[in-house]
Amino acid sequence: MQARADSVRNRRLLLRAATEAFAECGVDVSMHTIAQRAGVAKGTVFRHFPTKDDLLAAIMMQLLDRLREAADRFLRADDAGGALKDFMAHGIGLLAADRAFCDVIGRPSLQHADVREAIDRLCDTVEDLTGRAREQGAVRGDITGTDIVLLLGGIHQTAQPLLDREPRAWERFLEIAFDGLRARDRATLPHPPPARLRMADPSGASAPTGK
Amino acid sequence: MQARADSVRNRRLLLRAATEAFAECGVDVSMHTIAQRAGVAKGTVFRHFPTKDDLLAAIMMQLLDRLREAADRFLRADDAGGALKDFMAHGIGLLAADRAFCDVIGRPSLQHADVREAIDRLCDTVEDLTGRAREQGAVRGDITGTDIVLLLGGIHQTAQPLLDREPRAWERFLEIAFDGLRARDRATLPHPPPARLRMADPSGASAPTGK
Amino acid sequence: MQARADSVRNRRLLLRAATEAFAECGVDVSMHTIAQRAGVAKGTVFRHFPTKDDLLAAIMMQLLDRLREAADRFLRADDAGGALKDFMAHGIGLLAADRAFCDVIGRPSLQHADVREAIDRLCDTVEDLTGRAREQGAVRGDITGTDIVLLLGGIHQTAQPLLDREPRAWERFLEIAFDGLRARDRATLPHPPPARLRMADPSGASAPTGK
Amino acid sequence: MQARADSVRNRRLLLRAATEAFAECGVDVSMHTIAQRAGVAKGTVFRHFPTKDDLLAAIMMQLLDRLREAADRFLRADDAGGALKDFMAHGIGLLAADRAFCDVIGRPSLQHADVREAIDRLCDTVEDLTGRAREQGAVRGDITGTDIVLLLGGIHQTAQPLLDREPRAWERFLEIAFDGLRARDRATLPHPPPARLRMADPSGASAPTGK
DNA sequence: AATGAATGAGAATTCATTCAT
DNA sequence: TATGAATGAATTCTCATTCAT
Repeated sequence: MQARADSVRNRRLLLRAATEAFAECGVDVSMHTIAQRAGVAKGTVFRHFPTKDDLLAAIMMQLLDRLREAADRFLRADDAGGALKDFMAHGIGLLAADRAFCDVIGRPSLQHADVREAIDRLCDTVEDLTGRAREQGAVRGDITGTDIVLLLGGIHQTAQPLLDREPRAWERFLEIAFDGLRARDRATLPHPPPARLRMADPSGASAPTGK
Repeated sequence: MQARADSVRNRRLLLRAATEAFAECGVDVSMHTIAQRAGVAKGTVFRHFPTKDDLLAAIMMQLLDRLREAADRFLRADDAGGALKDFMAHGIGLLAADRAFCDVIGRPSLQHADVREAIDRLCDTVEDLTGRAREQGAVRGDITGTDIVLLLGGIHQTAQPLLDREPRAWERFLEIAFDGLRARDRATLPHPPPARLRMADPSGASAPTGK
Repeated sequence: MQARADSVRNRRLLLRAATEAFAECGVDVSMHTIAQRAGVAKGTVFRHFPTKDDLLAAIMMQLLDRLREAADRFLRADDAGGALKDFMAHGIGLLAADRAFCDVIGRPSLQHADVREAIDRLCDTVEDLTGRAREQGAVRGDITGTDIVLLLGGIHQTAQPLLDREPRAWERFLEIAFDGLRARDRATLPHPPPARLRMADPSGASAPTGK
Repeated sequence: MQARADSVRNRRLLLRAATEAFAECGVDVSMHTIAQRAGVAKGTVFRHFPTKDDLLAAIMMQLLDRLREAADRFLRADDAGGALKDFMAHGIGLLAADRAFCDVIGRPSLQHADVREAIDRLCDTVEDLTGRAREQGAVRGDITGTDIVLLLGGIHQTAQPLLDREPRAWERFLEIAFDGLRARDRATLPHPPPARLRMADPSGASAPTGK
C-alpha cells in the first residue's frame, strides 16, 4: 500500500489535465489528448476512469463539490442576501473556467448516481443559503435553491460569448439577475419553482442520438 | 433550367432536415443522418454545403434571421417595454426547440463572416427595440440590444435542464431577468455594456480544437 | 444503378480475401488485415459488412450454401450410399481449406438468422441424401442428415493436425467413419439422433466471455 | 524456504484457475481474469508463465499427461478392445470439458518442445494400448495410436455443437467411430497411418498470425 | 517474491469528405 | 447534377507485457 504514490499523483494529473482540456476544447477532446496533456499513456487514463463518461462524471463531481463547499462557507455570513449573491459570484467564476459545462448538460455522465447525488447535495446546501435570504426578505418568497443553481449556469452562459474579451462581463448579468430575484411588491413568478434537477432522461425520445 | 429548380428544392429540404436533426440530436448528428432525413444522398449535402460547419452556419443564420424578423415585427408595437419582453419570450421559444444551440457556441461555424453579419444585424434591430424601451423608461438606461441578445441564450440555458419535464420553465427565468432589467432607482450596472459580439477567436488559444 | 460495378467487384474481393484470411489465420485476423488483403480501405469493409460478425456470417453462409449445392447434386446419383460418401468427401475437402471453421463454432455469427436458415437448409438436403442411403440399406437405420453434417466437421478436425504434411489424411478418417455408419447387424447407437443444430446459446452460462 | 512454498502453491492455483477459465471461456480470456480467478495479482501470473502461450502450453501438457495416465491405467485391462474404447470415452470426456481445446489447435503454444514431447509420450502409450487391441483382433491391423489420439479430438469436435443441449452426444459418435475401427474383412484404409504429430509449423505459410 | 500501476500496440468502428460513375 | 462507394484519419477501449515499489 505504498506503490500508490505514483497512482495518486497520476490521478491528480489526469483530473487537472482533463478539467483543462474539457474546459478549453469541450467534451469532444479525445482521451488521447487528455492522456498527453497529463503526461501519461492512454492506458493509464482508462485504468483510472474506465470510460470517458466516468472521467466526465469525476470532473463534474469535482466542480459540484467545490460549489457546495463554497455554499457551505457562505452559510456562515450574517447578511444572507449578500452571502447569496457572493456565492453566486464565486460559483459563476468557477464555471467561467469551464467550457465543457454547457456541453455536459444532458450527457450520460449526468446519469451517474454519484453526480446526481452531488447535484442534490449542492441544491440542498444552496437551498439553505437561499432560505435564509428569503427569510431575511432579501429575495422573493418563491425563489428556491434550485433556481439559484440553475441561474449559476445560465448567467455564466449569458456572458460566455464575451468571455475572451471581457472575462468579467458576467458581473453585469449577475447584477441584473440578482436584481430580478429581490423581494418586492411583485406578483408571484409565472412558472412554479423548478423540481429537483433530474437532468436528461436516458430513454430515447427526449434526447435522441440520431446517428 | 430545370436543374436549378431541383437544386433550390434540395437546398430547402436540406436546411429543414438539418435544422430538425441538429435541434433534436445536437451538433454530433452525422451528415449521413441529415442526408437521409432530407431524402437525398450524402454527396448532395456536400454539394450544397462544402463542410459540416458551412451547414451549421447556414442554420445559425436562419435562426438569427428569424429572430431579427421577429424583432422587426415587435418594433411596431406601441408599448415598447411589453414588446421587448414579448420578443424575448418569442426568441427563447425558438431557442428552446434547438438542442444544438448550446453546442454551437464557440464553434468555427460562428466565425463565418455571414454569421457574424447576421448577428450584427440582429443586434442592431434588437438595439432599436431596446432603445425604445429605454426611452419609455421601461428598462434601465444602460441596457443595450446586445445585452438582450445575450440574455436570450442565457435564459434558455438556465431552463434547459428542465426542458424535458417542464418545457415552459423558461418563463420563470424570463420574468426574473426582465424584472432585473427594469428601470428603477438603482445604481449603474457593474460592468460596461457588452461590445459588439465577436464570438470566439479562431486563432488558437481561446478555442483550440485540441485533438 | 451502374456505379455498382466497382462495388460488386469489391464485395467479391472482400469475401475472397476474408475467406482466405480467416482460413489461414483463424477468426482473430483483424478487419484491417482483411481490408489490406482485399486491396481496399478499412472503411470499405465496413460499408459492405457493418460488423465483423456480419462478415463471418456471410462467409459461413457461402460455405454452407456451397455444401448444400453439392448435396443437391449428389441427390441425383443412383447409388445412394456411394453418393453420400462422395458428398462427405467433397464437403470435407471444402472444410479443409478453412481454418476458421473450428473457431467459428459457437460464435455469435452463428446466431444470425440467415446462418441458422442456411444450416437448416443444409441439414434438410443432407437428410434427403441420407434418407435414400438408409432406404437402400447403405447406412444404419438411425443415422440422420444432422449426423452427417456434424461428421463433416468432425472428420475434418480429426485430420487437421496433419493437414500441412498430409493434406489428404482425412480420407483415412472418412473411411473409418463411413465404415461405422454402414448398416449391419448391430444394436442401435447409444445416444439418440441429434436434434436440429441450434449451436451455442447466446445467454451467458454455457459460453461465457469471462473477460 | 518459505517463499518457495508460496510459489508452488500459487503455481497450482494458477494452473487450476487457468484451466477452468480457458475451458469455460476459450483462449481469449484475459490474463487479468485468470489472475483474478486464481486470487493473485497479474504480475504473479507472468512470473510463473512469461507469456500467455506458455500458460496455454502448461495447461495443454496437463491435459496430455492426464490422458497419458489414463491410457496407462487402461493398459492393465485384459480385454484390450474394451480398454481402448473405454480410454477413448474417458479421453473425450476430458476434452468435452474444455472449450479451449479447439481454439488451441495450430497455436504457437503447440510448438513448445515440452508440449510436443507430451504429445509424443501420449501417442506412445496409446500406441501400446492400440497394439494390444490390434493383436487381439479388436481393431483393424493398420490402426495406430496416433489415429486414436486424433480421433479423440475429432469425435469431441463432432459432438461439440450439441454440447450445450446434449452433453453426452459424443457417445453416439464414439460408437460410430469405434465401429469403423473394428477389424473386419475390409480392404486396407485409403491413406497410410498418420506420422508422428508435428502440429502446425511455426515458420510462416502454414499458420500465419496475419495481423 | 508479489503487487498492481503504467505502457502502448492494436482492435473494431465511425464519419466527414472525396471522387468515379 | 446527383449518387453513393471509397477513403483513411480519428476515436474509444482492451490487453499482454513491463517495471517500480
